[in-house]
Amino acid sequence: MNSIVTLVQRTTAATPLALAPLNATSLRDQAYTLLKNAIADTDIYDPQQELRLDERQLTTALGVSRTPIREALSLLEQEGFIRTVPRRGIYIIRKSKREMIEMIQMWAALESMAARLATLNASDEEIAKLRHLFDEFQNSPPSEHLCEYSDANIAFHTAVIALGGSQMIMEATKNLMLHVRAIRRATISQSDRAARSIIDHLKIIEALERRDTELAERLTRQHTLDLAAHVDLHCGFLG
Amino acid sequence: MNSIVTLVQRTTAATPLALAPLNATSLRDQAYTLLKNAIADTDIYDPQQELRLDERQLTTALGVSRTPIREALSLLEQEGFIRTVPRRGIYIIRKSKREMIEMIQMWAALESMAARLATLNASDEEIAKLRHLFDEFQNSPPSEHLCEYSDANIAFHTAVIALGGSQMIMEATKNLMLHVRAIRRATISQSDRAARSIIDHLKIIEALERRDTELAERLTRQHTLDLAAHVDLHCGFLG
DNA sequence: GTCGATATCGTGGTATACCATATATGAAGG
DNA sequence: CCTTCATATATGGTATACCACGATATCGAC
Repeated sequence: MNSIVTLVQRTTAATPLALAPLNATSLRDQAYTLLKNAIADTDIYDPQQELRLDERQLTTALGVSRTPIREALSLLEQEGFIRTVPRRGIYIIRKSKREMIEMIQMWAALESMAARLATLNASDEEIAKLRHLFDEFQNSPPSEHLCEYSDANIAFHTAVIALGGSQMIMEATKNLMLHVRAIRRATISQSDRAARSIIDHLKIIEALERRDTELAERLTRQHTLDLAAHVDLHCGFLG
Repeated sequence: MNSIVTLVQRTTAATPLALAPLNATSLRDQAYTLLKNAIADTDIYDPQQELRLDERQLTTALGVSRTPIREALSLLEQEGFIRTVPRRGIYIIRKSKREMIEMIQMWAALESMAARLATLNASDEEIAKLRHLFDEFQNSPPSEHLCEYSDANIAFHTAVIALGGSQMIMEATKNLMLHVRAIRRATISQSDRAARSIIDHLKIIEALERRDTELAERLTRQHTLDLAAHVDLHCGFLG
């Protein structure tokens, strides 16, 4: 848990100069954001990782009272990131394989709907921007820079969802993203997946450009369901 | 707001007899459930309806302190049921037409995925149960008992989602259901919609029985997207 | 009578003290 | 040395007091 506590440097430290304010967010929201980011940046599937949180400890680390911390933790609990066990402690949740697969399936449902909506509502310019995300991979295979590719991969999916124009879907997908990203490190390592992934993405872009609603939807769904199947087969380390 | 406060009778009133306990839920959770149900049962689109809540008032109504109330309200806020405006008050949110449509689209995405999963994983027995939901409407047209039909309608969609077997999708859909149910009264009134709805449902059941994955998914999606289109055209009263 | 400054109040935000209880700890007895 | 029971402790849950700040009302001046 040190990794989380230490990430949490300062919050209320007086803003250096004027204009800095607009700091109108409540301590609860600040704590929420901070904790969420900290959890997202923690490799919770590392068996060594300590997953227990401590209200009082967070209190001193953030320099605020228990109240905003507790409210922030309540939100995180509802979002499925942590679980509080009365008189035992608060624990970051490791998702089981089943839960991870369900999240990916849900993702597939939402992103394919976004793709459908994109073919109906997005502008040509917006769709065209999708191609630029892969410009840097035109000449060299993605296996040479997996890390960058992984970021571009996430950016692509996020962009497709944004094209759909549904705030609701974007919001719902954000949290799924955080959860799924936690096992990204493990799943991307197979470089052949990255190569096939790019092909899929290009096909999706083509379908969007041609305004082929059904095809775009189907390709998007299948692409993500493939990930679910892959996780099912190759991620035995998940509970 | 009286309608909400008055709904809220008692919580900690001593359980009548023994065995009643297992009341292990925290006051926060009790308040959360109570408030959520109260909001769900309130016709928030009635222009007359008072939408403002008051922490202190809820405090006295529920007989608990502000702390669990506030934590419950935080959760409801994150779920999009209320919005707290500092120094102004806490308000139940009326969804705009756009938001309502987005929620229905999201519903369509999730339920169609559930239908897909159902064709792959559900047992024949489970699928067969779907037909029983409409037994009572075999002989008389649904227009004669719209209220019962409305319940059966919701039961059908809930059942399809359950057949998918994804806890995650079921959870996510619960809240969507509550939001969408709020305008149900207005949309069901067109009796022809109810009649067409039943036909759609029967087709969906057939597709599920035949394990036609693509068809079940497509019919389910289209059926719900039709509702979205209907709301878009006929629910001008939404913001 | 109208506009503006000031005081009061209502409201959500925060800090803190207190409580209940499961778990841990250790002493006593066998 | 093991078992058992009593006490201590840690931890999440709850109640409450206080605070900051905006809104509104009231009063005064022009």
